[in-house]
This record gives sequence, C-alpha cells and structure tokens, in this order.
Amino acid sequence: MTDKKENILAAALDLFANEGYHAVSTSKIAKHAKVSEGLIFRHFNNKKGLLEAIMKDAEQKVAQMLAPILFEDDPKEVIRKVIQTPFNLLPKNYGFWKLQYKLKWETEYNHPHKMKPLIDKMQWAFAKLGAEEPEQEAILLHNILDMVGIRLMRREWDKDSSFQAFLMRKYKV
Amino acid sequence: MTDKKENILAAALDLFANEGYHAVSTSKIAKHAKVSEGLIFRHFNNKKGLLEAIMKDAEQKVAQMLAPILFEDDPKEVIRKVIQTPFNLLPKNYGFWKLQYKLKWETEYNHPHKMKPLIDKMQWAFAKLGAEEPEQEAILLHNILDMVGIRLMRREWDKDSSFQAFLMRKYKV
DNA sequence: AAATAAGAAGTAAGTACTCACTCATTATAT
DNA sequence: ATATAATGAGTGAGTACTTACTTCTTATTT
Repeated sequence: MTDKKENILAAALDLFANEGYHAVSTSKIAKHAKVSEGLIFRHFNNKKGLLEAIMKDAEQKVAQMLAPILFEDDPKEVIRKVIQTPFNLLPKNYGFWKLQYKLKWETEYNHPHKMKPLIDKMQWAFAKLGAEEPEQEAILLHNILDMVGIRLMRREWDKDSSFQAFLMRKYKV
Repeated sequence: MTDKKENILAAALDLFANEGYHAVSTSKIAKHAKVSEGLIFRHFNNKKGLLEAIMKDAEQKVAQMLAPILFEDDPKEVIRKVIQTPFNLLPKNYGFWKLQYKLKWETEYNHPHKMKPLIDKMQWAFAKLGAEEPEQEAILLHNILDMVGIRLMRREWDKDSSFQAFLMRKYKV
C-alpha cells in the first residue's frame, strides 16, 4: 500500500463520513488527498470501488471489537464490556464509525443479522443472571448501545458522559 | 396548493427518504411527479427549497405527536404514551420519518434540544414514580425509543413487534 | 384580457471516468 | 557490471454525460 493510496483512502473516509457519499465528488477527494484524480481510478476502478475498499476494513474492525465479549465467560463481565464498548471507541476512528452508522440507511450496507452472535451472547448472560426475558433484555441493551454510539458519533454527547456509569449501576455490573 | 405541487412534494419526499437528497436529481423528481422539471423551480426556487418545504411540516408533525404526552398529567400514562409513540407511526408516513432520521446526520438538520420538553416531561414522570435517577431514566427511555423508531423505519422490525409489550411490562405501565 | 400554471428547450458548471503519457524502480540480458 | 526491457505509480487534459437552474413559449383559468 503506497502513501498516496492511503491518502486517498483517508481523505475519502473523512469526506464520506462528514458530507456523505453522493455529496462528495472524486475531484474533491483528489484535492484533499493531494493526488491526481486519475490515481483514484487506477487504484480503485471507480468511486464505488473506493467506498468498498473502505468498507472491507469494517468487518474485521467489528469482529475485533466483539471478540473480547464473545470469549468472556463471566456473564456480569459480558454485560460490563458490552456497555463499555461504544464509550471506548477512539475519537480518531469516529469518522470510520460514523460512516458505518450512516450507511446503515442504505439497504445495501445494512446487515442487522451480523449482530446476532453478540445478541446471543448477551441473551446467554442475561439468562445466567436470572432475567425473566433474556432475549428481550438482550435486544433492549443492544438498542441502547446502538443509540449511544449514534449520539457519540453525532457529537451530541462526549465519551465521558455520566450515562455509562448510570448504565453500570442500572445493570449492577 | 395545486395538485402538481403536491405531486412534486410527495415524489421528492419518497425519493429523498429512500435514496438520499444528493443521490436524487431534480429531473428524476420531475419524472416521478409526472411534471416538467421547470415547475419544481417555479414552486420551490431551488432543490434545497424543495427539501425545506418538506422539512417545514416536520416541526408541526412532531409537536402534534408530542402534545398528548406533554398535556398528560398521570405519570404512568406519560410513560405508556411515550412507549407507544414509535409503534403508532403510520406506515404511510414512514417515508417522512425516515427522512427525518436520515437528515439528523447532517449537522444542519440535527436539533437534539428540540426533544428537551419531552425529556423534561419524562423526567417529571419518573420522579413522580419514585425513580432514583429520573433524569438518566428519561434519557435512557428516550434513547430506547429513538432506536425503536430507527429499527421500524429501516424495516428491521414491524410495528407489531413484541418489544412494545416487553417495554410495557418492564416499565410496569 | 390578464394573470397564473405548465411545459420545452436551453445553459454553464460539474460529474465520473479515460487516455496518452512521464518517471522512477526493478528484472533481465549481454 | 552495464545496457535494455518491463512494470507500475502517478499525472492532467480531455471524454461523454448529468446537474441544477433559466428563459422563453404555450395552456389554462378567472
């Protein structure tokens, strides 16, 4: 991966996340990356190919985020880690996550089933902790944390929000 | 409001919601509305003016949705009505609400403070019901229902989801 | 007849993408 | 070791086409 190719990816990620895929032209990306416009097409074939190159990283980043939860076998610790997840996202990666959230509005990039393993693990944890409706509890907490992620990415909250501590108290973990 | 003007608004709403503002051209809107392209500019000046005409309805629709909650003075009934709100959105209006949700990713159209009266009312209700941290409880429930709305608009759930009943049990209302 | 609504045919700027080319590095042949 | 050939990153002007928007003309209403 050459320097200029990485510049293109970084510029595109930033612009797509903040202005939207369709709102950003390839010429604008080229200017931001300080690169000729043609180079974008040499490396990525077309504009969509550029988006897909960015999205290819997504799956492994998600997997890497979920691994410590899926391998945890103390149910309380599962809930703890799940709650921490959105608050632990690094601000330098906010652009990346923001793009993920935004693209979920395009059918093509919305894959709710990919969260199934996480929800199953949460369901297991809630069952172990004696919840009456572990499946619904898992869906509920998943919803809460999805929305927390959205608020953080939209900069409505900061990562030191007192809401994290509140959730910890609420779930007694 | 002439027929054709309404056609334009309906077509634009549908296309903006499902494909995105920047992804839709004025000529496409004209074709869908079965109208000449020039007519769009006669009625709305420019493309953005068309979007703003759609968004102008939003505030009153939101106000109208919140009124029965803000005027309710039984705290239990406040929580009940709040929980019902997203599930009661009419499928024929899904396009409209979907557009509202999507546009929140554009700074220009994200006004979190507009939900303040609702959150204050919820906080009041939770306090009356003896919650230990009514403010956080209000933020929590607001998050849950925002995410429920998103799931419904993205068609990940349908409005008969068992989740509504679960929330009613959970909040004992 | 006057005013308004609608349509058709433009325009200039912008779009994604291509093409012929340069330049530097690396592999191969002598 | 040195000349030669091949490769691939990088450029920027140019392509056909689309865009938002305008202007002029024609229906329709009052």
